[in-house]
Amino acid sequence: MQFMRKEGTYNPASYESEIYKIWEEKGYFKAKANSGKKPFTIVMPPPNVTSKAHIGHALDDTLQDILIRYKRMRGYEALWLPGSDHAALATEHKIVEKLANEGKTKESIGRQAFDKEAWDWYNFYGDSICDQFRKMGFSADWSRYRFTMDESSTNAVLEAFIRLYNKGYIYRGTRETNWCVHCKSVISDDEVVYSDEAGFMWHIKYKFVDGSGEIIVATTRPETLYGDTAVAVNPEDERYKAIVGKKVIVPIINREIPIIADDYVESEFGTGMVKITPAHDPNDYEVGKRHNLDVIEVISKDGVMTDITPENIRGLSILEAREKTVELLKENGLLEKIEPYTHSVGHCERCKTAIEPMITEQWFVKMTELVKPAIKCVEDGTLQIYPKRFEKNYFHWLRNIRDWCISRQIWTGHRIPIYYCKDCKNIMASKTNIEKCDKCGGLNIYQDPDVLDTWFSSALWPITTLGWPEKTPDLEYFYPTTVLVTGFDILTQWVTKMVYMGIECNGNVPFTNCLIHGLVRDSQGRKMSKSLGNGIDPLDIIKDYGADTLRVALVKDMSMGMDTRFSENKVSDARGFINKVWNASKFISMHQEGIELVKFESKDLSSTEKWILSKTAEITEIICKNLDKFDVGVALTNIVSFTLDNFCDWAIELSKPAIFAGGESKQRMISVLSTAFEQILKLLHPFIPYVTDYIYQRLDLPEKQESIMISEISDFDEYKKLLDGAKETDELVELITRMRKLKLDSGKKASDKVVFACKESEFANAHRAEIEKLACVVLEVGGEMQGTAIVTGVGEFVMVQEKVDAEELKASLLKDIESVKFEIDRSTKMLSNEKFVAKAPEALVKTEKEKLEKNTELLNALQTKLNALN
RNA sequence: GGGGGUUUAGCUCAGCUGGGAGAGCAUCUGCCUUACAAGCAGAGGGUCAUAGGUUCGAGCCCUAUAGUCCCCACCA
Repeated sequence: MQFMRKEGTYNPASYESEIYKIWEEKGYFKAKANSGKKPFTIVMPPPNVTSKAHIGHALDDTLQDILIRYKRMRGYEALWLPGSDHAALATEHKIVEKLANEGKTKESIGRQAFDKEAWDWYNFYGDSICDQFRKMGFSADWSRYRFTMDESSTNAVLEAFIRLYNKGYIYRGTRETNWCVHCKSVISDDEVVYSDEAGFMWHIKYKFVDGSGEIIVATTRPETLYGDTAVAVNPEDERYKAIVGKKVIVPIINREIPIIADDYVESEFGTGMVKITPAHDPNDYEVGKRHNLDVIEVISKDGVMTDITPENIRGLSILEAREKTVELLKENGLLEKIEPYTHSVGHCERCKTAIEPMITEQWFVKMTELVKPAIKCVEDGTLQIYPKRFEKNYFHWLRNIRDWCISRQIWTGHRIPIYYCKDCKNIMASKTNIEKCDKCGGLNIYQDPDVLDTWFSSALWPITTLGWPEKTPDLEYFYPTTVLVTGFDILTQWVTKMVYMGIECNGNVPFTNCLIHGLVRDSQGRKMSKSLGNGIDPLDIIKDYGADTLRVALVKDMSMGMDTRFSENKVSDARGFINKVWNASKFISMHQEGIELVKFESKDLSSTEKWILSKTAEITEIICKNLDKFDVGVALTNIVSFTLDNFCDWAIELSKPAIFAGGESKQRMISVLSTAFEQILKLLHPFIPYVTDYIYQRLDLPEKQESIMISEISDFDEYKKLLDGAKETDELVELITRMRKLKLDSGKKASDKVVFACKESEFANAHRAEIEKLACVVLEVGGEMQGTAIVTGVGEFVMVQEKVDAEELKASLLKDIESVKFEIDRSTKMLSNEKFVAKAPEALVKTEKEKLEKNTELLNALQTKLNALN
């Protein structure tokens, strides 16, 4: 037990990895299906293998580890299922970048070699992330580790696709989609970033076919005019009602197009007339559909002008075509004017190329039926979202959802399991390679070259990781999982998808609770980003301070669903706290030397011992209540302030007289302290797993197991009934506090051994040693009561002064009287308000009456003393 | 344009079903008291964004206004 005194201060670097190795070797992280316990399951949101884990992962997964460790210690079969995500588009972009640095392209090495590159990438970053997570102390069941591209996930993805396809939920359609001419792929809406760009608004003249004049149409994209199939006005626009239905001529190509009326057009904007180019603008596409307009593609998927455009335009890039078109318009006198105009332009998130709206053939998931049960399960409480306000975002998203485009024109990811027959155009869905058409028997079969949106596999994550589509014991036992923990940024992106896919594929919600947290920001509240260089590598913090410190710094003061700031300040705070726990353990360990812990009976306990045990029982209930409702930040604050205030500042200090007295009183006090401290260590363990186990291993504790990790957090209920007997110590605490304050107020030093006198009483005799030690006073029981008084529930204590200054005494009495009068005034006012007495809860009125009574008594006592001085 | 946060001490934030405004940091004062100076004991500091309303009673509920942040839509 002397280890700690020798080791001195808290030094996490010396033992964290050692302890983790033991946990893992002993198999503490492994969960068993059908163990007879109640399951508690968390499926880890799989980090993308695009790069190493960052501080956001550290927060997300620390929250999960806290919940998992807590529930494991509360007797649940706790499964935390880890894994990682291939993040198709993002990873592909990184690999292409890497190849470019080596002077290669994906086309030059071919699809097979590219696959190998991809797998090397997955393995490298997958391993690094797991390594980081181990350093953070995460108790995930690594034996169940999964990857979205592994064999069984792939099987599940294809299975889900085919089921939805056969049900008619997956269809192929043409849509206006965001097209990146550089990546040559459809980009999902959320992968488009908009930025304001200075450009121009060109006002172009369109002449009426009948020669009755012209109209002016404003556009930022003159090069698309070759694809115009109408000009639209608002149906309510009085200026243009008369010309709706007339025909105008598209400049340069001289095509006749109609003027139509559509609500989409805002009369106030521009000239109130819009050229409609269904092939190259999503809104125009919708307008076109409503009015049965032709779709004329004038820009190709490579970003050049198509053969449909005039000879001198064809083959030009978009920007070249824009210039040339403007030139032609000028030449023909069809350009009314050019205005500078700033508007927002969409760019590909990965390569920053301006995106082109483009009609393409894509695969879609039909949403109308799928989302219904996903909305209902939150409405009826089958799935609870914490904090509740995020339900609003969830509903808003699902109620306004559009069909989900799931095909991507890249190589990284799950290839779409669709096969086409070149001969008879038959379309077949199959998990395995098809070589022969099942309709015409032809052998000209090819597979769809596209891969699935990475979210398709993420959407299935909770079921695939548990073995779906097989009815595995894991799936039967652990599904639905208990809680999903993730940031609000992907509530709509990901959580919603898992819910409707989970319900559709496996008949039930994927999780019954969803805990949403905010972002980790820097000390100034800024988002962490590469460009700002304010990102924090969790491993750096661990290296310098240990994983426990990192965990506390992240979670402490975090409030549900809110962003949290991370700073050096919080780190040193956290370290300070853990150091305190360390030192408390040192104190106990020191005094355990040569002592055998004993079983104690409540009738033998001192008031202070009852106080220590019952306060610990009280905080146990509070912490468990908060953790049960996933309020992790509050639970940590609970245990931290209890440890500091109640245990270290009071329990340990109050225990000293009994300990220093030696003998039986020491033995019993140490046993009580050890009992309470064991419980505190357990309550702390989910938050700071390493140091708690380290200390646990080295202390004598009444219910010691092989590791704190596998010990059980009991309710500590048997000690709750000691609360009554502990009230005396509450009084003691108050008395000591007031003595300290009085000393300082009267200009004494904290270390001055001031004499206090009091009347003979059981309380005074019982607590003399504690009072003298903690308040640093000499207590004269039965001494002469000459001086400034402290009036408390356990009697009057007077600070004895050699020379009593009557004026000073009076002043202090008057101050007390004033504050008591204020209280009396307040109570009187409330109680004389008839409406308050009539309407306020009875209990409240009663306590108010009691307060008034007590304060009136106190006022009388103070008045009497004051009168005696006069 | 649609939706949602948020505004409380110098800073970061708690504040439960409406019932005496809280913590941490920072600042100031005093202390090396046999677990801990990475510490201990104390103190000061608030028009709860603004304006109305509901209520016996509002930081909390309602309405409006302002600042600030996020999500979604995408501005011919």
